[in-house]
Amino acid sequence: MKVTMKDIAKEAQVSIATVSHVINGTKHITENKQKKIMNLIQKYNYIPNSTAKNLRQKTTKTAAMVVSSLPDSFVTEMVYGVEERAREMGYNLLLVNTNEVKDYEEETISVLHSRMIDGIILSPASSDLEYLNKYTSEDFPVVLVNRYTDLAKNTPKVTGDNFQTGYDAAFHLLKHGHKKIGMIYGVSNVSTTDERIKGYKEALKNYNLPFNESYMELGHATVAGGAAAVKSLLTRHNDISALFVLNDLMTIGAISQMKEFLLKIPEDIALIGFGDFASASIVDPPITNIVQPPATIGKTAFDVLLSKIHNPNYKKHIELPPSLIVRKSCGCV
Amino acid sequence: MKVTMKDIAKEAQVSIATVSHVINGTKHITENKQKKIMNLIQKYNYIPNSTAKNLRQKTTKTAAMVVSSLPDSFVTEMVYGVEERAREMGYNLLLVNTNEVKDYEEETISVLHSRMIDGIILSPASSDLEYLNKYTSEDFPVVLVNRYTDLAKNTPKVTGDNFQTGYDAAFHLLKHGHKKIGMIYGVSNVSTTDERIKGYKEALKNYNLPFNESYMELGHATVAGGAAAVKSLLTRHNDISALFVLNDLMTIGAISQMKEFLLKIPEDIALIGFGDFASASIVDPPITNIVQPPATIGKTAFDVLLSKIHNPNYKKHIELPPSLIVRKSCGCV
DNA sequence: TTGAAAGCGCTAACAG
DNA sequence: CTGTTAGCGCTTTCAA
Repeated sequence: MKVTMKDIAKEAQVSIATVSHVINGTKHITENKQKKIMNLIQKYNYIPNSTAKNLRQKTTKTAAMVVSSLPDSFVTEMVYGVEERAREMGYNLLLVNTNEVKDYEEETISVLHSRMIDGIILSPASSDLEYLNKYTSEDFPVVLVNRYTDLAKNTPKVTGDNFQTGYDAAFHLLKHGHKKIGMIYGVSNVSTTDERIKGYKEALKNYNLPFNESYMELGHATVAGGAAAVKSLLTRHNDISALFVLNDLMTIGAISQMKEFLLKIPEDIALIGFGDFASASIVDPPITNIVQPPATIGKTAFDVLLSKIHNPNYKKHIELPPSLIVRKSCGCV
Repeated sequence: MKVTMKDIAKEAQVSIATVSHVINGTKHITENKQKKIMNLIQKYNYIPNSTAKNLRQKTTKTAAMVVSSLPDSFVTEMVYGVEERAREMGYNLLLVNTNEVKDYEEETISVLHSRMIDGIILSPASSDLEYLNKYTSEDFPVVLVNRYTDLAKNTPKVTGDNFQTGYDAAFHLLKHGHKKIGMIYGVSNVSTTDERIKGYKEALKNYNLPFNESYMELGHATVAGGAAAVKSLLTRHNDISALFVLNDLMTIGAISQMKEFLLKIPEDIALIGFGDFASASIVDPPITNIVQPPATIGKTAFDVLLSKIHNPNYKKHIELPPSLIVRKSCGCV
């Protein structure tokens, strides 16, 4: 049987309250008893049951991170940032992956909420976040990360600046003379995709070029999906001269497919990828990427969650800027 | 204020026990009351407080995964596998990253243990796992994953077959005539490294070749570390004709460094990497890798944890076989 | 400086 | 079929 506070108290011949106080330093206890109790704790390797503590105090020092796709290097790096910061701040982190399934996301939040989690960092599967109001309206702390929607009014957000991301990538390509720029996105109806498309459109507008919906292609954020998207996109428009791919896995798939088509990068088609994945520089050709700082986004999100926990009115949207890492695949060097 | 079972009971004019029973289906309750209660639950969007439930039942339906390095694709994929299986089985997963710091690992396990976690899947920072006995001796379920030590006697283990991994990689290189094979490992004093070195030695022995400790180099499992390791290793032995690199990030660093040295792969130096990272096939040159199935290892580990929970005597060591994916970097095609 | 006791929200005998 | 009651292990008034 596991030793409890009661056991310690009995053996030390003090009350259970006294034990609690020496453990938490909540009251001053005679040095004598103090020592005795400490020794017993040592002896039995006693650690207070935090479930009981949680129940009593209604706080768990546990946060949850809910992501929509785990084996994506951007998400992974975000998780890394969140976990690191949580750990530094003495929190534990629950991790749930919803696999882009919205119903499961909703169920997850419900379960998490019932577990007296202190708060949730959510990278949602879709922009359809109405169900969140149920929780946010009772001041349950939620922060949106990476993806967001303006409908979540009172909810703070930490994301990359996706409009700028789309703008910068497109602008770079346009600047180098490309006029027909395809775009492969991973998921529809999410802010990351939508905002980047908006940025892309804005860049086109600055060049007095029309936007063509048909240059957009869904790639499902996988290697195979990226390959398939290239196939379908180039079949539809064989005059595309540049490609902006919104995710690392799809970028890899896209490059494979282009190699199969014997298309040279960047001579036949220029390419800009997204995210600073480790191998970008040794791929053939080295990939020009526009990057956002996932680990920083994660860390910041946790800090924001803490703010939200302490101040329910906190609702900033923090947008971190992107940067362009120019290598060979965009053809400008 | 949050609504509790008591509130529901009062409004439904039944006892709290009755409410509990309809929620859990533990007893048969008149349809009439049943409905009434259900409606109230719906109306107030009531969800039982699982912390209280946990305290009462002494089970949390929560497992923890403790890893030693998070932004490593192999570890990430393991986490993915564990999380997926946990979710399928109705468990939540706590994730902690120890960053290869052994003391923090020990502290983590202690904290987790006090949280009434149902069990822990641990990928340890070192082979120094004596502290675990404190927990395993009281039948607290722990399973070792990826890395292990034989000292953890009563603890089940799920790992790749690292001896075979080392053997196969070395054998492949030896078969193609290489005699001086360098090896870059990420961490010392862990079974993954040790066993692979043993396998490598065994392969050498079969070719009547001597083992030279000096061909081993530590690369710290990072891109920069991989690059540095190549530098140091080739400075020491400029006659090395093949390299076996035990981690994806180091492989990328190694290749970068070799390119900087204007060394051609595989002509000047052949290379075998580890792990099936997505970009391996589009890197220049495409990388021959020996792979273990991280997601499967993760899933299996969770299943084993469940076995351990239900049967404290369970203590198998499951070793999953590696496979070689031959591409250009090893020079045999 | 210490202890008694109430209670966090729930489950599970047990009794009726 | 339903309610009473005794806890799970801990914190925290309140009194002594």
